[in-house]
Amino acid sequence: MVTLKDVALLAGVSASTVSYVLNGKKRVRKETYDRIVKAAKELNYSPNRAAISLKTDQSNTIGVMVNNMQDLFFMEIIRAIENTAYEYKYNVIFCDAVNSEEREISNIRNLLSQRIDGLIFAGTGKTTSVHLKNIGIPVVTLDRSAGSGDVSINTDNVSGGELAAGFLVDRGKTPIAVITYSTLVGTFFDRVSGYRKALAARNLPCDDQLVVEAEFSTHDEGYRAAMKLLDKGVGFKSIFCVNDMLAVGAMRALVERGYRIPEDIAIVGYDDIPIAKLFVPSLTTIRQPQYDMGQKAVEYLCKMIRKEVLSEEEKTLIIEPELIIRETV
Amino acid sequence: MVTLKDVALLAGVSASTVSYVLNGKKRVRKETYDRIVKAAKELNYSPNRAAISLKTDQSNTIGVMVNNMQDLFFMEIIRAIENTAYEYKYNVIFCDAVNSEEREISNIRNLLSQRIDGLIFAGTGKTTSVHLKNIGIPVVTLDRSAGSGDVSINTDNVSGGELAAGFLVDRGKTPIAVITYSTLVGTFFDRVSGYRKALAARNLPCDDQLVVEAEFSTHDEGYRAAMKLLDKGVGFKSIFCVNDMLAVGAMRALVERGYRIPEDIAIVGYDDIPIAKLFVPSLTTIRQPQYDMGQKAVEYLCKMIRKEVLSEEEKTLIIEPELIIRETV
DNA sequence: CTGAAAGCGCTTACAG
DNA sequence: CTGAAAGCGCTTACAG
Repeated sequence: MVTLKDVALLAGVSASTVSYVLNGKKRVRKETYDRIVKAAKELNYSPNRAAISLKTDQSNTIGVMVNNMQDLFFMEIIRAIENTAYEYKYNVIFCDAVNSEEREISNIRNLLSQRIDGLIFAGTGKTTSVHLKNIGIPVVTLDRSAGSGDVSINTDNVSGGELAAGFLVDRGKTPIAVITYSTLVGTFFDRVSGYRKALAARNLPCDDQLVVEAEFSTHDEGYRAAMKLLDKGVGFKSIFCVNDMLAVGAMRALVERGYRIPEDIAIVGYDDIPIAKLFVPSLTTIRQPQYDMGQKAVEYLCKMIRKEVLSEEEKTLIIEPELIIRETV
Repeated sequence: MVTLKDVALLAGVSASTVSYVLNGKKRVRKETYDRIVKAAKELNYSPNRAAISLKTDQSNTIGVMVNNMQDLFFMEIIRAIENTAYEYKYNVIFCDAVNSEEREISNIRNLLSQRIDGLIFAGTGKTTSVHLKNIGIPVVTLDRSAGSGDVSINTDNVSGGELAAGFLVDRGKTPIAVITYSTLVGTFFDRVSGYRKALAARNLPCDDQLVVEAEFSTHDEGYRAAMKLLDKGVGFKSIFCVNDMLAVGAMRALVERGYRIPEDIAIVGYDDIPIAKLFVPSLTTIRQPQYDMGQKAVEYLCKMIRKEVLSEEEKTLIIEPELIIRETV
């Protein structure tokens, strides 16, 4: 590999001068400048990031921890982060927790060994926050409640749940069943709370029989959960799914069992993943602006890395969720 | 940050000994061993990968270049790569070319600066192969034809195209329209060739009016292309889409225009992305085993990095595509 | 069984 | 305007 020294040799100057020139940190004589740039180009010089990282103690890399890449919500977040990081000239290392805290912790350890400059966390969200404490680098938490002091980006999950359930009630789609992912995760706990709150506000009963918990936020699990709900033989006119992946799986299950959507059973999801509008019928859902959220996460993280201060509002950004009415209700 | 030296100091030995012990490269007295391990744990020592990388000239990182993260085909590949690399204890840096050669080249330059140990390439596939030449590291090409000497993993795209078109003909769904992504990319050129071949073999005419090219392989573009096809007013009974993202977009367009699938217009896609089976009607398609392909790519790349030799079959792996019959035909 | 020392490729304070 | 030198945190051949 071509090194600074090689370039220096060819240009007839010292390595320090080459470094100064290539980094634009000092002015040199025009003639010297040209010689150096020409030499670098001729040799196709590419600086060794490991050396820079070692010397400057900055890796120019951010880590991203996501709970489950199969979930298109995270996929869209990943895409946003990748794009935004490119603009900010940061590299990013993605890790998939695959719903396992053990794997998540092992990944965090590795990321730290890489000396990432900061972390965007949207992982399992169960007890991992402990491991995020005193990590020594900036952390932005996404779609997960943060440990105290951490910066976080979320929609208001309680009011999102209310919005969904309220809408269903208003359309006469009661009783409402719920398919949720683990309520050990605050995000989903809050959405279900919102649902209960909406029912309570309307003096409607809340039947726990109607709430089923999926193991994982995939369409397979949504499918399975819907089948379970159907098999229970309890009557319901709609299902609120705490995320769209579960919803699209549930839709498929309903269709296979011969139910018409929304006539027999209506569905509301949460997230508004990119394919939600493609389905037939297209999915009514509570929108989380995924691309924006991913973009903001990178933006905030970079600010933190540069030791800029965030406003109080930025520190715990809460986005108002939006009901997107489509064809499943 | 805690360094080797800190651990050595606490354990009362030299830095070299700590390094030997932690890497398991030399046997030391049991007592010394225990002291070192205990000290490392106590200080929560995490080796600085940049230093290791600089010293050993190995980054333990592989790069992945993908044409378009919005395409669920690539997303599934990414997921497979992330998972497999985790097993192999490699880090991975993903780059999205976003359909732009310029961005792709800039990304490759950056990856090289990171001193990645190898590259999995599934990028734009237009002229970039030139930039992949003499890159100095192992490259595995995925779903793209490789430059000579490179290792590649593909399905047989010509026979995949034949399979799709042949099936449609056999079901009496002629004339067959085609929505393709740029045929400058060999992958798609081959699929369309297969389609033509299938028609020719059956003495059927091939109307170029029926072939439209999308700008990008997204559902939006598939939607647009289908609308264009419909607006042309030429009659056709089915559409072969060269990938599933285009297909699901096209389906939505047909539904909005009031066509029934498959009664009025049948559809065959290509890839079998994870959501293909979820749609209503579920998508008939030519399967590329994405997860396997991603897994194999990592496996082969690791072999190459370790300088193991690949068999001739592995060097240019061609997977037989499989027709998955579902509900859109 | 253990350690001293060189060196990987950079950056940067300091000197001239 | 330019360069010599130290040092980032590791690994590893060599010596004892």
